[in-house]
Amino acid sequence: MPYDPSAFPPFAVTVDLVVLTVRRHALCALAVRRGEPPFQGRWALPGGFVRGDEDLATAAARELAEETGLHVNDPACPAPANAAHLEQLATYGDPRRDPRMRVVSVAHLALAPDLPAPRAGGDAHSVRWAPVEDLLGQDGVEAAPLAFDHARILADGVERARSKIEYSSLATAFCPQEFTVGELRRVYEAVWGVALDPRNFHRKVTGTPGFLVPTGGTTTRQGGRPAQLFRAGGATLLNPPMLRPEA
Amino acid sequence: MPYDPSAFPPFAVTVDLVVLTVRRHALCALAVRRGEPPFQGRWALPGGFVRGDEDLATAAARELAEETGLHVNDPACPAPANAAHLEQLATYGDPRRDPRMRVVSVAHLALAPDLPAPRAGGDAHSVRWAPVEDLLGQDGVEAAPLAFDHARILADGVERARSKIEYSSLATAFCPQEFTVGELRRVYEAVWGVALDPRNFHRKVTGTPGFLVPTGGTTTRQGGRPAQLFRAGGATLLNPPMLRPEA
DNA sequence: GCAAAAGTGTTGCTGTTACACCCATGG
DNA sequence: CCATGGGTGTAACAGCAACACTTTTGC
Repeated sequence: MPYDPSAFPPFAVTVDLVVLTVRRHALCALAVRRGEPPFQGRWALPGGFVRGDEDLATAAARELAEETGLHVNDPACPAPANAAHLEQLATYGDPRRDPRMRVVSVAHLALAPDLPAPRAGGDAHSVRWAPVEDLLGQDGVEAAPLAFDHARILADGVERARSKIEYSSLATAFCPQEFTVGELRRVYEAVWGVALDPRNFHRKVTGTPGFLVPTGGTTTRQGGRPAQLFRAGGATLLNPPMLRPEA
Repeated sequence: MPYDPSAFPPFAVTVDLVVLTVRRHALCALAVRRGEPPFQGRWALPGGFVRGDEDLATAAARELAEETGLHVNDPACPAPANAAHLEQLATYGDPRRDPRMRVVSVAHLALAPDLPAPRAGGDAHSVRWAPVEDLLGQDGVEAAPLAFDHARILADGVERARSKIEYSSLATAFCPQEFTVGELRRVYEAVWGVALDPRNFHRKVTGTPGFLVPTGGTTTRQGGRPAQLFRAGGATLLNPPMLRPEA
């Protein structure tokens, strides 16, 4: 008797967002401060209710735009300006995850370039980019815990990003439209928390067909010899993958 | 204003199951025939409502046990008898995916050995193991379409299984407690739909520490020279991964 | 010139592929 | 004896790690 839509327990469905970016060599996540109970004053992931006529991905994209001004990168029309990658992460539905009622949250993962994002509707006191180390605690150092089960959700999102840049070109979602090989390498280093050999990295990414396409321009914004500028190529899968140095 | 639990649209939350096994060299999925509208008479994935006090994983395990008699393999106490692997797959929430009302379905993926499973509560007419090719259609050949968006869910589950056996030891979830290298190889061949070199496969899996542990026994059930029997080792990640021959 | 970052060449190692070849059983 | 599947050895090759070395800018 799998379906009987007339009798079912009452559920609220929300989307929560793990929005990641790389700022000053550190992987950062978007956090909002809760203004009301429960967990009043604690940091939480941005999110909100799914509307009655709205798809899950649509709801996530709407929340992302409301919080950051970013819109979702459509592979069809490539990267106009503030474009972010958005994908579903996982769903969290423990009966006691919200003390008020039964809330099932469909978490999404967004990867964004480091823009001084005009956060529409959010004031500086209640929204911030925080290093994930600060939000999750690191090496046994406790952090001010996130509201609800958001620490778990954030950890899952970070783990997904870490593993996905191994075998896909997703790391370019952290970069502006045009970027250098060195900038892309610093993204990998920040997300993985390791140092990579610049020479081998350069060979690897430029030698993978479809990963990077040169724009012809150069820049010297990092100092040193001018570097070629690249745009993300059409390829989404990296084969063979980028190898993460062992932990 | 992310949370206001007093006012939210009414949602039903269900779990749907992609239960995969390997039978007669073919990747098969569990399908149930719908006895009532909508999609009456069509095949669908097993599933049902999440109860008010139940976690999502608990609901999925309950549905799995009800449909197949399988219980979930706990890594702590290894594989007693009818053990299956179970993990969350993705969540599907298009507002029009169920014509009756708003239903959000948290799909789960289960991998089971080929047991003549005693399907408690299901009669033979309404439950079957069907080759995924038959359920999804193949090479342009149309199949009787599955109910709701279950074709999409099944395709996502199959794709997850195909990619996950590359870099994890999950393929052993398709095997009985004790199995030979040849049987494990035939699992890979069925899931990927390719032929693998038996010699190189043998070297690869026996040379990966923690993947397989010999039980000491041998069997001749496949004919030919007796083969060693193995049990799944503790290792869950395969490094370097098993390489899938290019499509 | 010097520091800094970009980029190229080369060597040795790891792991895979594609085979030839031998082993142990059933019929 | 032969067919069948199990298992080992080996040579050619791809890709990566490590590191020496050159290039082009700013100061």
